[in-house]
Amino acid sequence: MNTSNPNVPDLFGGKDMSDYLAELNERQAEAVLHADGPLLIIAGAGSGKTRVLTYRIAQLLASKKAWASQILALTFTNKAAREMRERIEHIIGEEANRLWMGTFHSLFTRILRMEAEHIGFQADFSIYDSDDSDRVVKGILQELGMDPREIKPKQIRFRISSAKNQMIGPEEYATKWVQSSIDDITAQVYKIYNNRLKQSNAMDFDDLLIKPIELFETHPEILEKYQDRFKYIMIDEYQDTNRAQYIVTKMLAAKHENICVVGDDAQSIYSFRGADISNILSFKDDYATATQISLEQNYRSTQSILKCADAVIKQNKKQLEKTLWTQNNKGNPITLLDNFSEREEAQRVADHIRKIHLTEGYRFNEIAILYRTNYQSRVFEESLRRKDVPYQLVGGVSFYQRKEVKDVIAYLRLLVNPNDEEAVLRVINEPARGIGMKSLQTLVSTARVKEIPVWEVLSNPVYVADVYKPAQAKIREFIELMNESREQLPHKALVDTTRDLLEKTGYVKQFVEENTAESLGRRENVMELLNAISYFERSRENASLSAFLQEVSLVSDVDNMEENVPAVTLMTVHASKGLEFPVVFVVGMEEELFPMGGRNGEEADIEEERRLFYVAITRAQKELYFSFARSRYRFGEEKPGIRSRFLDEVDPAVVRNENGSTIKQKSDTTDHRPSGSFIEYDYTKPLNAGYPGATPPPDSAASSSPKRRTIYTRNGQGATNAPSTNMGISYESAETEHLKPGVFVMHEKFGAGKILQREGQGADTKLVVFFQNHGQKKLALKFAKLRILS
DNA sequence: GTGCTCCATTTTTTT
DNA sequence: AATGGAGCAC
Repeated sequence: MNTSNPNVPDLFGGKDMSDYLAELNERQAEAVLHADGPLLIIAGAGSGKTRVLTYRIAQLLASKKAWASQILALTFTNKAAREMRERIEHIIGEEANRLWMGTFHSLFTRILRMEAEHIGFQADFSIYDSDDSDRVVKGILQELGMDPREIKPKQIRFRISSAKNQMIGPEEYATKWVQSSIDDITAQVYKIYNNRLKQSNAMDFDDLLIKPIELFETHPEILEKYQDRFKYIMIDEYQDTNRAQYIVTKMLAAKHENICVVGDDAQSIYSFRGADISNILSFKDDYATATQISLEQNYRSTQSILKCADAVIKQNKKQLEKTLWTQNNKGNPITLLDNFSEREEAQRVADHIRKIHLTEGYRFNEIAILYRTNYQSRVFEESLRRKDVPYQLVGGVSFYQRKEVKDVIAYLRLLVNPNDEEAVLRVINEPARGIGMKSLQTLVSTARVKEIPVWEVLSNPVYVADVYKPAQAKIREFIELMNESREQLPHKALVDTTRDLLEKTGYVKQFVEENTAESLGRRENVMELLNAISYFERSRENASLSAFLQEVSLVSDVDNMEENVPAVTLMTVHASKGLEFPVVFVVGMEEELFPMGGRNGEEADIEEERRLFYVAITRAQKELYFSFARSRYRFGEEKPGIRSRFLDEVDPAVVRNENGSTIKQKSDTTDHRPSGSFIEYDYTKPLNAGYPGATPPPDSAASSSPKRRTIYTRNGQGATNAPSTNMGISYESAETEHLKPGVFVMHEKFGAGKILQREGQGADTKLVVFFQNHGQKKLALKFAKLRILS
């Protein structure tokens, strides 16, 4: 234990900070110990930046430079924040809970709720997701007499969002940015859209970043309060911040200038949502005194993987100079799978997963399949299911985007915030209760004329009297029901209020009556939502409905990814940012898919796609596979697939075909074996010699494996939690079931052998194995890395 | 005002 | 292939 460093004060419980520093390399330690003044950390993939951030915060706390509540740490996902907080808690204890650590969106929502009144909002404002925004835009277009089929609400919303991201308000947009008719429409809609959101006491995702700036600009004393509070600011994934994020953090840091940003320009992959790479490139211009530290030692991947990644990213012109290096092993070559169709691709990947699981002992949760677009997951789900490989899908159509779930959420939003117009319009006739379009139109236009919220119009008998008689009573009932539920809110459990409301509205009943597979599925989802509410209530101190709604609107897909479920992870490359897996399959390596958007083929776009590919490659620790299909269904139509240009950019020295041959690249004229050719396994060779490729004959592995219970989880759908524990047990045993007397195995050190005996249970299971060259050995199942030679 | 049928659109990537 | 919307018939 080194206590000689005067910069490193003692910590609680014997283990002090220097023990942690000893785990760091020089550059990392420098970053950790740099407390005051602006700091730019360029952190290459797998260079241990999370560790640096964690220790840096721990160090700030240990050296009493700041209280936990004075540190603002902005992460890219809630999951990242959660994990970092846990690690810090492990080092310095419960104090970690007082850190301001989370995503931009969640932390600034917190501030906005506290300060809402200063910018003309109420604390319980609703948060509109993109879907809500689309519907608002659509409504506005219709009110302006435009046809939403001709002018796509999504397109207008996208433009508004881009404007917001660049901090262009509706007035400025109208005066300076109108060049075409679509701009003109956008300008009109933008203005109304903003007013409508305000009237609805609602903010969209962009507002959550912009409104704080507005708040700070108009209320310098409030800005000062937060400047004083946040003595130290840290921002992770800085290469993916947008203009608003850049400005708001700059404002907050202006006083102390203790701002530390961490990022990697090579991993900037979110420009489509306004991320501006120049934020990180020009950090040193903003802070003249900034220190820059580059972390270039990679601890994650094998040399082969790193070499491949390096060859790819070198093709980009725009990038900061840096060279990643590693002390890790060379590792196995990367395997390229060449497939006839997407179905074959999925099957082959599933086969390979089974193979490495059985023969090399990789557990399923050490394996990930990464793709460019969510829709690609489908075929993989099918193939994995068919082969009894458990998987976990991250992202896709998320649970909270399902219509029935959104409906119920809208009911709840309406309880918290009656002015939430989007919620009113969504549920007032859901299920159908005889309040039709026409009545609604009348009432909504009254609301517009009087400039009051729709809810007020609906609550006012004078206005309601204007509409179709039978609808009047229905409207009254609806309003009363909602008011009653709202009054219940403080007195009853949230689940009970919700269940009650669903019962009275007959929302669930409609699904039961319909009684189709689909409607029952919807009912299930609603029940699952009730579970989520109940769980939220039980796990929080002050679980308000408002807090629940906030949480569900700000969760990201990766946030509720399960780490300890023994299941293969399926997700987009975007979602995989910041994660790592021993084994990675990057699939769908085809033109128009990865890279995508070859239509205009702008070099900037291609460079971003390339960075995305770089991110995909650098997720892998030990084994990496690429695959592509020569034909693929798109919009229900079979289209030829052309091998991705990116496969011509990888270093051919580290990539092999399945049969071990060198891959063919564009400039390369040598023939390669046709896809789908099988070669025999040769397990007598040591692990790294050659590359035993090829898919085993379809049924050899599959039919001999015992039938096991498989649980498939779709992320966020709730089924993940309950069964996972059972799953763990059933899988561990299933996996080791193969290791029984009579089976031939291969041991890393002792070579080939035969199992003679199996003793003990569970974690203590031991195997007696006879090795040809080393005789009889007794091995703990847990530690012996045995491959089966069957 | 509701419900059914046909058709059009969808697939980037996400807080 | 699947979903959701618009248009039409009741």
